[in-house]
Amino acid sequence: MTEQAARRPATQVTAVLRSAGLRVTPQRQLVVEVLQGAGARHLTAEDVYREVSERYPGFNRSTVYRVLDLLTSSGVVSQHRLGGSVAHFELTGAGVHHHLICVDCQHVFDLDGAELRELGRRVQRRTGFAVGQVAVTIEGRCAACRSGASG
Amino acid sequence: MTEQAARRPATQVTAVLRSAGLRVTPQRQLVVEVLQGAGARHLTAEDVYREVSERYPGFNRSTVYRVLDLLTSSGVVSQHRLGGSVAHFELTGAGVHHHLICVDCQHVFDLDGAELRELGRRVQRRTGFAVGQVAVTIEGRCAACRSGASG
DNA sequence: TTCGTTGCAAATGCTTTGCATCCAC
DNA sequence: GTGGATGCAAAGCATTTGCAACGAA
Repeated sequence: MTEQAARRPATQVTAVLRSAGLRVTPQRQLVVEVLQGAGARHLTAEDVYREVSERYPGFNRSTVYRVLDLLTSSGVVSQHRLGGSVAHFELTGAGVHHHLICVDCQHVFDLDGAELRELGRRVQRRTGFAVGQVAVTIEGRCAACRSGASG
Repeated sequence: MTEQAARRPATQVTAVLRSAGLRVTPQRQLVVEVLQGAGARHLTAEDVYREVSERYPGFNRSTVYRVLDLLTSSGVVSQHRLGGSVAHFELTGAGVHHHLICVDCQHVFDLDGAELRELGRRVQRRTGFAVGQVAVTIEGRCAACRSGASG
C-alpha cells in the first residue's frame, strides 16, 4: 500500500470492516473506500477493479471478487443483478435498493424505498415469508428518453 | 422433427408464434411447448435444452439461446435474473412476474402482482418514468424454512 | 507463529458468434 | 428462390478456484 490510502479517513473504513468481524487489509480498505466514493452509484466488479487499480497497481481482479463476495455475505455490501449478466455492488445502508432502468439509455435511477418497505410488510403478513432484502427492478423509459425519442 | 410433437395441440403453439410475427419452425414450437408445460415454473436455458433434447436429440444448445432470446424480445417469453448468474425464462401472460426467493431452500415462490401494479402506476406519476416491466425480487425465508430451522 | 488473505494463472460456466447448410415462406 | 433459421465449433466474458507466497492478529 502507498500513502494514498491515507487521504481518506481510514479509521472509518477500518471500523466498517472490524465491526463486520473482518480482518483489515489494505485491499479491503480500498474496496470499501471506492464503494463509499461511488455514493449511490452501482459499481460492477470491473468498475471497482479499475478504480482500485489506479491507486494500487498490483491489485488483482480475483481479489476484487473475493473481497466483494466477503463484504456481501457480511452484509456490508449489497449485490444486485440489474437485468444484465453482470453483478452490481453498492454499500448497504445507502437506503433500500430499488432501481429504475431505462431500456433506452440503460441508465439506472434510484427509487426511494419508503413505500416499498410497506410492500414488504404486507407480503410478510400474507405469505409468512420473512422478508429480507427487497429488490425492485423496474424497466421502462426515463423522462429524458421519452421526450427526446419518438415515443 | 418426429411425430412426437403432434402429441400436443401444435396449432395453439403455432398461433403464439405467428401472432408474434415469427416464423414457425419445429425448434421454436418445441421451446414454446416446453415452456407451456412448465407452467409457473421458471426454467433456465439449460432446463429447456434438456427437456427439448429428450424429444429432439439433434437440438442444439445455441438454438435454445437464440430462440429464447427471440421469444423474449418478441414479448412471448419473460426473462429473469433471479439473484444468481443464470437467466430464468417463463411464458409471458402467466401473470406479472414477482418472485420470493428463500435464502435457505432457494425455492422460488410467485407473488401475486395486483398490488404491485399499483406501485408501478405511482412510480410513473412521480418520476415521469414510463414503467414497462416491473420485476420484484424479494429475498427472505419461507414459512417452511422458518419453522423447520433455528430462526 | 498461525491461519486467513492475496497474487497468479488456469479453469469454469453461461452465453454469444461466424460460417456453411438448411428450410419456412 | 430467398432471406431467415439452425448446427457446429470456437470464442467471449464474468466469475471462481488451486496453490504457493505473504501478512494481520
